[in-house]
Amino acid sequence: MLSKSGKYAIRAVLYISNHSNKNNKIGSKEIANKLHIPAPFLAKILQELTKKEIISSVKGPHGGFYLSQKNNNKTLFDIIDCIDGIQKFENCFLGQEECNENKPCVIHHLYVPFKNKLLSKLKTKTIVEMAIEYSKNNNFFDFVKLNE
Amino acid sequence: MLSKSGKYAIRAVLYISNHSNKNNKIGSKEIANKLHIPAPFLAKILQELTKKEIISSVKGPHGGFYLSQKNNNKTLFDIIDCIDGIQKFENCFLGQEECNENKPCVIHHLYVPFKNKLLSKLKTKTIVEMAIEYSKNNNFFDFVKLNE
DNA sequence: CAAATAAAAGATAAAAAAGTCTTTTTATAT
DNA sequence: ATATAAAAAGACTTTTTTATCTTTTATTTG
Repeated sequence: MLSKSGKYAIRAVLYISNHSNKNNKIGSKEIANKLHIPAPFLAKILQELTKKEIISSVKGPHGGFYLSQKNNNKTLFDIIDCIDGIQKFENCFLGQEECNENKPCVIHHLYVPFKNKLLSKLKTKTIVEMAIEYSKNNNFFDFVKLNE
Repeated sequence: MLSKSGKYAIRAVLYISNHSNKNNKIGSKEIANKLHIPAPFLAKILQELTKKEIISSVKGPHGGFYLSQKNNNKTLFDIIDCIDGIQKFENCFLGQEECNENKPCVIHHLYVPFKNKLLSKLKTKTIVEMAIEYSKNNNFFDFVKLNE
């Protein structure tokens, strides 16, 4: 469903949210190491996210990535749209050229409700909310949340 | 979610079910033309499906593809597993390394119920059933259903 | 200001997926 | 039997995705 790039992006943004802040930025290499993502590949992805202002970055010594307050209110949807494009969810699951209420494919009535719930979740779930939820579920003992 | 190959496979099998039978086989080129699929690429896919006995074929003049009674009782799941492999549905939707009831990703509780319903549908939906359903929904005026 | 550091940019490479072409095999009809 | 038609097999090409490497630019700190 999502590409590797898209999945890497989500995990990286989560990591940034939970492990850095404006006064304590984190480098792409460190994120890549911790998340087992090829470092130069992740760097490219973070570049894209920065360009679309979903995350923030600063060059030079003690530079790195962090999330501004504005970034924190971006949604999962924004990340996915930036890296994968959101169009992919609109195509028929089974690849039929026409697929709608009148001419539904065999799993149309399963897929569409899921897709709608999914999209509405992606659009409302902000990065902070997601990061908090994630850190709870994953018992980050090293959890730091000091953005701005 | 599904690859192009997987989607082509499903559409082609449907087409075979609705447009051929043991005494009236259909060629890969004709299927490709009707479904707007690159012909040699589809030929490869049909070859795979034949090898795994999901569809049947006969070489030579008036040869082509058709579905035996046994083929007709294969499921959507069989087609997808043959071409795409079914493992892909088991991975976390957001790509988190660990994702389960104890450590769910943000959309785990949306995705898992969908996945379960999907897999059970794919496993129970036979090719004939699907073909009949499809031909109803799509008002095939040229619908012929004479298998065996 | 100079040195160091880290992201940005861009060029290149490898792998996978999608698509094409050619030759071989086999069943059928004449 | 032979010619023919169609799938099977396999080699090859293109495109997309994933991954790597090098150079440039910006920022911070001494």
